Amino acid sequence: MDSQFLKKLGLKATLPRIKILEILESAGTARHMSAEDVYKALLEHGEDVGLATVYRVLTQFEQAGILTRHHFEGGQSVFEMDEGKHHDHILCTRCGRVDEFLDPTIEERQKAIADKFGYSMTDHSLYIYGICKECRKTEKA
Amino acid sequence: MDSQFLKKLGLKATLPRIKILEILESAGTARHMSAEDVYKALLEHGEDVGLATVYRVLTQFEQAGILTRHHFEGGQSVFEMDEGKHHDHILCTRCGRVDEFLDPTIEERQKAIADKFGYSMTDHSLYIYGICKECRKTEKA
DNA sequence: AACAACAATGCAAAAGATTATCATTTGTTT
DNA sequence: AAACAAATGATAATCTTTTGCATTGTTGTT
Ligand SMILES: [Mn+2]
Ligand SMILES: [Mn+2]
Ligand SMILES: [Zn+2]
Ligand SMILES: [Zn+2]
Repeated sequence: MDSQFLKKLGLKATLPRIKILEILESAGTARHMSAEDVYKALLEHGEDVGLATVYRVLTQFEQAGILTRHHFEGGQSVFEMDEGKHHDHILCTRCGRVDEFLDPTIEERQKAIADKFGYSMTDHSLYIYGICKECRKTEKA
Repeated sequence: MDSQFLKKLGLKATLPRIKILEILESAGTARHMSAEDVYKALLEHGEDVGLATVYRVLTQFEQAGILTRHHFEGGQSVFEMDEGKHHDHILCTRCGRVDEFLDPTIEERQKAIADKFGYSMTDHSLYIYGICKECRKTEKA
Protein backbone atom coordinates (compact mmCIF):
# COMPACT_ATOMS: atom_id res chain seq x y z
CA MET A 1 0.00 0.00 0.00
CA ASP A 2 1.19 3.47 -0.84
CA SER A 3 0.01 4.77 2.52
CA GLN A 4 2.81 2.93 4.26
CA PHE A 5 5.31 4.21 1.75
CA LEU A 6 4.24 7.79 2.38
CA LYS A 7 4.35 7.41 6.14
CA LYS A 8 7.85 6.06 5.93
CA LEU A 9 8.77 9.32 4.22
CA GLY A 10 7.26 11.26 7.09
CA LEU A 11 4.31 12.39 4.99
CA LYS A 12 0.69 11.98 6.00
CA ALA A 13 -1.12 9.51 3.79
CA THR A 14 -3.63 11.88 2.28
CA LEU A 15 -5.84 11.08 -0.67
CA PRO A 16 -4.20 13.56 -3.04
CA ARG A 17 -0.73 12.25 -2.24
CA ILE A 18 -1.77 8.64 -2.74
CA LYS A 19 -3.45 9.42 -6.05
CA ILE A 20 -0.53 11.43 -7.38
CA LEU A 21 1.80 8.63 -6.42
CA GLU A 22 -0.35 6.19 -8.37
CA ILE A 23 -0.34 8.41 -11.43
CA LEU A 24 3.42 8.75 -11.37
CA GLU A 25 4.05 5.07 -10.74
CA SER A 26 1.83 3.91 -13.56
CA ALA A 27 2.92 6.51 -16.10
CA GLY A 28 4.78 4.02 -18.28
CA THR A 29 6.16 5.62 -21.43
CA ALA A 30 5.00 9.09 -20.42
CA ARG A 31 7.29 9.03 -17.41
CA HIS A 32 8.19 12.70 -17.72
CA MET A 33 5.21 14.74 -16.59
CA SER A 34 4.61 18.40 -15.88
CA ALA A 35 2.43 19.48 -12.95
CA GLU A 36 -0.30 20.22 -15.45
CA ASP A 37 0.06 16.72 -16.92
CA VAL A 38 -0.37 15.18 -13.50
CA TYR A 39 -3.33 17.43 -12.80
CA LYS A 40 -5.07 16.44 -16.03
CA ALA A 41 -4.39 12.76 -15.37
CA LEU A 42 -6.04 13.12 -11.98
CA LEU A 43 -9.11 14.72 -13.51
CA GLU A 44 -9.34 11.92 -16.06
CA HIS A 45 -9.34 9.45 -13.20
CA GLY A 46 -12.21 11.37 -11.66
CA GLU A 47 -10.09 12.58 -8.76
CA ASP A 48 -10.83 16.04 -7.51
CA VAL A 49 -7.47 17.51 -6.59
CA GLY A 50 -6.51 21.16 -6.84
CA LEU A 51 -3.64 22.26 -9.05
CA ALA A 52 -1.98 24.01 -6.13
CA THR A 53 -1.93 20.74 -4.27
CA VAL A 54 -0.34 19.00 -7.22
CA TYR A 55 2.47 21.54 -7.19
CA ARG A 56 2.88 21.23 -3.44
CA VAL A 57 2.96 17.47 -3.47
CA LEU A 58 5.38 17.25 -6.35
CA THR A 59 7.76 19.57 -4.54
CA GLN A 60 7.43 17.48 -1.39
CA PHE A 61 8.12 14.28 -3.28
CA GLU A 62 11.16 15.90 -4.81
CA GLN A 63 12.44 16.91 -1.39
CA ALA A 64 11.72 13.45 -0.08
CA GLY A 65 13.98 12.18 -2.84
CA ILE A 66 11.47 9.98 -4.61
CA LEU A 67 11.27 12.01 -7.78
CA THR A 68 13.43 14.27 -9.86
CA ARG A 69 12.60 17.62 -11.40
CA HIS A 70 13.91 18.50 -14.82
CA HIS A 71 13.97 21.76 -16.74
CA PHE A 72 13.48 20.78 -20.34
CA GLU A 73 13.54 23.56 -22.87
CA GLY A 74 10.35 25.56 -22.97
CA GLY A 75 8.65 26.60 -19.81
CA GLN A 76 7.39 24.05 -17.33
CA SER A 77 9.26 21.76 -15.02
CA VAL A 78 8.80 18.06 -15.61
CA PHE A 79 8.98 15.37 -12.98
CA GLU A 80 9.77 11.69 -13.05
CA MET A 81 9.83 8.95 -10.46
CA ASP A 82 13.29 8.07 -9.33
CA GLU A 83 14.19 4.54 -10.27
CA GLY A 84 17.43 4.68 -8.37
CA LYS A 85 19.82 5.20 -11.22
CA HIS A 86 20.73 8.68 -12.45
CA HIS A 87 20.43 9.32 -16.18
CA ASP A 88 20.43 12.14 -18.68
CA HIS A 89 18.01 12.87 -21.52
CA ILE A 90 17.93 13.26 -25.25
CA LEU A 91 14.74 14.71 -26.67
CA CYS A 92 13.07 15.42 -29.97
CA THR A 93 12.11 19.05 -30.40
CA ARG A 94 9.58 18.07 -33.04
CA CYS A 95 7.43 15.43 -31.35
CA GLY A 96 8.54 15.62 -27.73
CA ARG A 97 9.92 12.11 -27.60
CA VAL A 98 12.32 11.53 -24.71
CA ASP A 99 15.06 8.93 -24.44
CA GLU A 100 17.30 8.26 -21.48
CA PHE A 101 20.97 7.44 -21.33
CA LEU A 102 23.89 7.20 -18.97
CA ASP A 103 27.39 7.75 -20.25
CA PRO A 104 30.13 6.92 -17.74
CA THR A 105 32.73 8.82 -19.71
CA ILE A 106 30.69 12.02 -19.59
CA GLU A 107 29.95 11.59 -15.90
CA GLU A 108 33.64 11.13 -15.23
CA ARG A 109 34.68 14.14 -17.28
CA GLN A 110 32.17 16.35 -15.48
CA LYS A 111 33.68 15.45 -12.18
CA ALA A 112 37.16 16.15 -13.53
CA ILE A 113 36.08 19.57 -14.79
CA ALA A 114 34.54 20.49 -11.45
CA ASP A 115 37.76 19.52 -9.73
CA LYS A 116 39.87 21.48 -12.17
CA PHE A 117 37.86 24.64 -11.53
CA GLY A 118 37.84 24.11 -7.79
CA TYR A 119 34.13 23.37 -7.43
CA SER A 120 32.65 20.65 -5.30
CA MET A 121 30.01 19.37 -7.69
CA THR A 122 26.51 19.05 -6.29
CA ASP A 123 24.55 18.45 -9.44
CA HIS A 124 24.58 18.66 -13.19
CA SER A 125 22.10 18.67 -16.03
CA LEU A 126 22.66 17.55 -19.57
CA TYR A 127 20.07 17.66 -22.32
CA ILE A 128 20.67 16.75 -25.92
CA TYR A 129 18.15 18.17 -28.38
CA GLY A 130 17.54 16.90 -31.89
CA ILE A 131 15.11 15.40 -34.37
CA CYS A 132 14.25 11.76 -33.89
CA LYS A 133 14.31 9.18 -36.66
CA GLU A 134 10.52 9.09 -37.01
CA CYS A 135 10.25 12.83 -37.36
CA ARG A 136 12.98 12.97 -39.99
CA LYS A 137 11.10 10.33 -41.97
CA THR A 138 7.80 12.20 -41.85
CA GLU A 139 9.50 15.42 -42.80
CA LYS A 140 11.18 14.15 -45.95
CA ALA A 141 7.91 14.81 -47.81
CA MET B 1 30.42 51.73 -35.44
CA ASP B 2 27.70 49.42 -34.17
CA SER B 3 25.21 50.92 -36.61
CA GLN B 4 26.94 49.26 -39.53
CA PHE B 5 27.08 45.98 -37.64
CA LEU B 6 23.35 46.07 -37.03
CA LYS B 7 22.55 46.94 -40.62
CA LYS B 8 24.60 44.04 -41.83
CA LEU B 9 22.33 41.85 -39.75
CA GLY B 10 19.32 43.34 -41.47
CA LEU B 11 18.30 45.27 -38.38
CA LYS B 12 17.59 48.97 -38.31
CA ALA B 13 20.16 50.87 -36.30
CA THR B 14 17.91 52.14 -33.54
CA LEU B 15 19.10 53.72 -30.34
CA PRO B 16 17.88 50.90 -28.08
CA ARG B 17 19.61 48.28 -30.19
CA ILE B 18 22.88 50.21 -30.27
CA LYS B 19 22.83 50.78 -26.52
CA ILE B 20 22.00 47.18 -25.72
CA LEU B 21 24.81 46.06 -27.97
CA GLU B 22 27.21 48.32 -26.11
CA ILE B 23 26.10 46.95 -22.77
CA LEU B 24 26.60 43.38 -23.87
CA GLU B 25 29.95 44.04 -25.53
CA SER B 26 31.40 45.78 -22.52
CA ALA B 27 30.02 43.41 -19.90
CA GLY B 28 33.40 41.91 -19.04
CA THR B 29 33.17 39.47 -16.16
CA ALA B 30 29.40 39.75 -15.93
CA ARG B 31 29.02 38.33 -19.41
CA HIS B 32 25.94 36.33 -18.51
CA MET B 33 23.05 38.76 -18.16
CA SER B 34 19.31 38.39 -17.76
CA ALA B 35 16.93 40.76 -19.55
CA GLU B 36 16.44 42.50 -16.23
CA ASP B 37 20.21 42.86 -15.82
CA VAL B 38 20.48 44.51 -19.21
CA TYR B 39 17.53 46.75 -18.43
CA LYS B 40 19.08 47.91 -15.15
CA ALA B 41 22.42 48.52 -16.84
CA LEU B 42 20.67 50.73 -19.37
CA LEU B 43 19.00 52.75 -16.65
CA GLU B 44 22.32 53.21 -14.89
CA HIS B 45 23.72 54.59 -18.12
CA GLY B 46 20.83 57.02 -18.22
CA GLU B 47 19.27 55.38 -21.24
CA ASP B 48 15.51 55.31 -21.34
CA VAL B 49 14.59 51.97 -22.87
CA GLY B 50 11.51 49.94 -22.09
CA LEU B 51 11.83 46.47 -20.63
CA ALA B 52 9.64 45.07 -23.41
CA THR B 53 12.10 46.42 -25.94
CA VAL B 54 14.98 44.78 -24.11
CA TYR B 55 13.22 41.44 -24.37
CA ARG B 56 12.42 42.01 -28.02
CA VAL B 57 15.95 43.06 -28.93
CA LEU B 58 17.59 40.21 -27.06
CA THR B 59 15.38 37.75 -28.91
CA GLN B 60 16.26 39.38 -32.22
CA PHE B 61 19.96 39.25 -31.43
CA GLU B 62 19.60 35.63 -30.59
CA GLN B 63 17.87 34.91 -33.89
CA ALA B 64 20.53 36.89 -35.70
CA GLY B 65 23.04 34.54 -34.13
CA ILE B 66 25.09 37.12 -32.27
CA LEU B 67 24.15 35.97 -28.82
CA THR B 68 23.18 32.82 -27.00
CA ARG B 69 20.38 32.27 -24.52
CA HIS B 70 20.91 29.97 -21.56
CA HIS B 71 18.53 28.52 -19.03
CA PHE B 72 20.45 28.36 -15.80
CA GLU B 73 18.70 26.80 -12.85
CA GLY B 74 16.21 29.09 -11.21
CA GLY B 75 14.04 31.32 -13.28
CA GLN B 76 15.20 33.78 -15.88
CA SER B 77 16.96 33.27 -19.17
CA VAL B 78 20.46 34.68 -19.37
CA PHE B 79 22.17 35.92 -22.50
CA GLU B 80 25.77 36.26 -23.55
CA MET B 81 27.51 37.62 -26.62
CA ASP B 82 28.74 34.92 -28.91
CA GLU B 83 32.47 34.92 -29.16
CA GLY B 84 32.50 32.32 -31.87
CA LYS B 85 33.41 29.30 -29.85
CA HIS B 86 30.77 27.15 -28.18
CA HIS B 87 31.28 26.37 -24.51
CA ASP B 88 29.46 24.96 -21.51
CA HIS B 89 29.11 26.30 -17.98
CA ILE B 90 29.88 25.40 -14.42
CA LEU B 91 28.29 27.58 -11.79
CA CYS B 92 28.29 28.15 -8.06
CA THR B 93 24.86 27.84 -6.52
CA ARG B 94 26.02 29.88 -3.52
CA CYS B 95 27.45 33.05 -5.05
CA GLY B 96 26.40 32.81 -8.67
CA ARG B 97 29.91 32.62 -10.07
CA VAL B 98 30.08 31.23 -13.60
CA ASP B 99 33.00 29.55 -15.32
CA GLU B 100 33.20 28.36 -18.89
CA PHE B 101 34.73 25.25 -20.34
CA LEU B 102 34.85 23.16 -23.47
CA ASP B 103 35.51 19.46 -23.24
CA PRO B 104 36.12 17.77 -26.60
CA THR B 105 35.53 14.34 -25.12
CA ILE B 106 32.09 15.30 -23.87
CA GLU B 107 31.17 16.98 -27.14
CA GLU B 108 32.21 13.86 -28.98
CA ARG B 109 30.29 11.52 -26.72
CA GLN B 110 27.14 13.61 -27.08
CA LYS B 111 27.29 13.26 -30.81
CA ALA B 112 27.82 9.51 -30.48
CA ILE B 113 24.81 9.20 -28.18
CA ALA B 114 22.59 11.14 -30.57
CA ASP B 115 23.66 8.84 -33.39
CA LYS B 116 23.08 5.75 -31.33
CA PHE B 117 19.50 6.81 -30.57
CA GLY B 118 18.85 7.86 -34.15
CA TYR B 119 18.59 11.59 -33.49
CA SER B 120 20.13 14.29 -35.62
CA MET B 121 21.46 16.54 -32.89
CA THR B 122 20.55 20.21 -33.18
CA ASP B 123 21.65 21.45 -29.81
CA HIS B 124 22.62 20.47 -26.32
CA SER B 125 22.95 22.09 -22.94
CA LEU B 126 25.21 21.07 -20.12
CA TYR B 127 25.37 22.79 -16.75
CA ILE B 128 27.47 21.66 -13.84
CA TYR B 129 26.38 22.99 -10.45
CA GLY B 130 28.48 23.13 -7.32
CA ILE B 131 30.12 25.24 -4.65
CA CYS B 132 33.15 27.22 -5.68
CA LYS B 133 36.40 27.31 -3.74
CA GLU B 134 35.77 30.76 -2.28
CA CYS B 135 32.35 29.81 -0.99
CA ARG B 136 33.63 26.63 0.61
CA LYS B 137 36.26 28.68 2.41
CA THR B 138 33.75 31.20 3.75
CA GLU B 139 31.46 28.46 4.84
CA LYS B 140 33.97 26.54 6.93
CA ALA B 141 33.18 28.91 9.82
C1' DA C 1 16.28 68.90 -46.23
C1' DA C 2 11.60 67.41 -46.04
C1' DC C 3 8.48 63.10 -46.98
C1' DA C 4 6.30 58.93 -47.09
C1' DA C 5 6.35 54.14 -45.70
C1' DC C 6 6.96 50.98 -42.57
C1' DA C 7 9.44 49.16 -38.74
C1' DA C 8 10.47 49.81 -33.85
C1' DT C 9 9.33 51.59 -29.34
C1' DG C 10 7.06 52.35 -24.82
C1' DC C 11 3.47 51.68 -21.95
C1' DA C 12 0.11 48.94 -20.15
C1' DA C 13 -2.45 44.87 -20.33
C1' DA C 14 -2.19 39.82 -20.91
C1' DA C 15 -0.39 35.39 -20.51
C1' DG C 16 1.76 31.34 -18.48
C1' DA C 17 3.84 29.00 -14.64
C1' DT C 18 4.34 28.69 -9.94
C1' DT C 19 3.73 30.14 -5.09
C1' DA C 20 1.30 32.24 -1.10
C1' DT C 21 -2.87 33.13 1.70
C1' DC C 22 -6.44 31.52 4.46
C1' DA C 23 -10.75 29.47 5.72
C1' DT C 24 -12.18 24.72 5.74
C1' DT C 25 -11.41 19.75 5.73
C1' DT C 26 -8.84 15.58 6.82
C1' DG C 27 -5.46 12.46 9.03
C1' DT C 28 -3.46 11.00 13.18
C1' DT C 29 -3.09 10.59 17.98
C1' DT C 30 -5.19 10.22 22.35
C1' DA D 1 -15.19 10.15 19.27
C1' DA D 2 -12.55 14.43 20.29
C1' DA D 3 -8.66 17.34 19.68
C1' DC D 4 -4.84 19.12 17.30
C1' DA D 5 -1.96 19.89 13.69
C1' DA D 6 -1.24 19.33 9.04
C1' DA D 7 -3.07 19.39 4.37
C1' DT D 8 -6.27 20.94 0.94
C1' DG D 9 -8.82 23.86 -2.48
C1' DA D 10 -10.09 28.17 -4.23
C1' DT D 11 -8.34 32.32 -5.18
C1' DA D 12 -5.19 35.95 -5.21
C1' DA D 13 -0.53 37.15 -5.85
C1' DT D 14 4.09 36.85 -8.00
C1' DC D 15 7.43 36.62 -11.41
C1' DT D 16 8.98 36.44 -16.00
C1' DT D 17 7.99 37.07 -20.63
C1' DT D 18 4.92 38.33 -24.49
C1' DT D 19 1.39 41.14 -26.92
C1' DG D 20 -1.57 45.03 -28.48
C1' DC D 21 -1.64 49.40 -29.99
C1' DA D 22 -0.97 54.25 -30.47
C1' DT D 23 3.12 56.97 -31.17
C1' DT D 24 7.81 57.74 -32.66
C1' DG D 25 12.01 56.93 -35.34
C1' DT D 26 14.73 55.21 -39.28
C1' DT D 27 15.63 54.83 -44.05
C1' DG D 28 15.40 55.38 -48.86
C1' DT D 29 13.40 58.68 -51.88
C1' DT D 30 11.96 63.24 -53.62
MN1 LIG E 1 14.23 10.33 -17.30
MN1 LIG F 1 29.30 31.58 -21.36
ZN1 LIG G 1 10.39 13.28 -32.95
ZN1 LIG H 1 30.62 30.58 -4.99
